[in-house]
Amino acid sequence: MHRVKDKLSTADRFAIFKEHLRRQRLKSTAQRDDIARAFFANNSHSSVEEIYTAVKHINPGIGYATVYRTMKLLKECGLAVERHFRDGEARYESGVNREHHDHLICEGCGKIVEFEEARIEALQDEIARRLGFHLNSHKMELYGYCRDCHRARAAG
Amino acid sequence: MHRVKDKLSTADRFAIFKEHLRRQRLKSTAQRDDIARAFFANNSHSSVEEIYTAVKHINPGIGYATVYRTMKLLKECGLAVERHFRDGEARYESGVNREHHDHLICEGCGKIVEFEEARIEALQDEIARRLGFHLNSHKMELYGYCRDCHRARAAG
DNA sequence: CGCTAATTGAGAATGAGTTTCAAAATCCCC
DNA sequence: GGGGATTTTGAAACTCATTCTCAATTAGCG
Repeated sequence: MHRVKDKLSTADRFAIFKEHLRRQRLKSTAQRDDIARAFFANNSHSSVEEIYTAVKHINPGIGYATVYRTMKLLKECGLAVERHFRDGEARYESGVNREHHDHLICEGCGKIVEFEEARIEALQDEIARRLGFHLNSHKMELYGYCRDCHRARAAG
Repeated sequence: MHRVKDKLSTADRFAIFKEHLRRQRLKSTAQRDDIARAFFANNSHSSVEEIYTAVKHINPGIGYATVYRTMKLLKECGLAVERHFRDGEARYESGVNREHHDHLICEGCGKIVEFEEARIEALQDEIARRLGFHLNSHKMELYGYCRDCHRARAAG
């Protein structure tokens, strides 16, 4: 298990995005660029609201709908992966050149930590096979308190 | 890994429910009884809509809000556990005397299969410990095609 | 039985996300 | 570089699941 990291520069991501637009005969617009830029710049697991707020600083005219529409495009070309944790709103993480990973979520401060564990994946495959399933994907989330929040609760 | 099963009769469940109402100084009503009965009778993983429809047959006057309110009570006393799979609507399973288990979901027909796997739980604990977390709960869902749906797709 | 607090159903409200539509922008051919 | 068809945009309306509000009804203690 090692630190998951991205291998593409922002420029590379932009190129992938533009290429996707071209292929789909869609147009390149300032709004789309601004939203993509904000998403690429943001730390991972940002919500639509967070991205919307960030883009507003650059381009105050932008609307919520355009952010949703653009995130959909970024998903289509693999640059964004949508996740749904407990709070109900979608969160997006960078999606290219990433190892498969799962999440550990702090119920105190909301921090999200990623991890990989090949032994769990192997067991999942084994279980699916035993029950006659052909696996497409999976979702695993661990919920608890991070060290700091645990300590704070013990003290408080 | 063995078949997960419930150990309480419907009468036992009713007793637990009534006891919960008494403790909270809440009232026993025909609507609450009908909804609880429908939930206990139903196969697991039913949605609010399914429960609502089932209760309507017995008691056509019932409202959606009352079903939601009663499911909340059933959760509070541990008789129901709420799950959120990919389709977005809450599903409820029977919650007393059950081993912890996870789910395997068919993306073809929607079938939900439960399983237990102690080795995965052990690995989850190990990972959490390594990353400094104190685990409260977890969620693991495997998505794929069941044998029948896989065959149908290969054929079709 | 009578009273007070809890409960109900209907419909309004919510919140995340999507759709609609008229106005504005892009890009492709000349 | 300038049409002009086609896409895109923002605002507002709409979904869909769920929750809230409120006036009318009901449970259950005394």
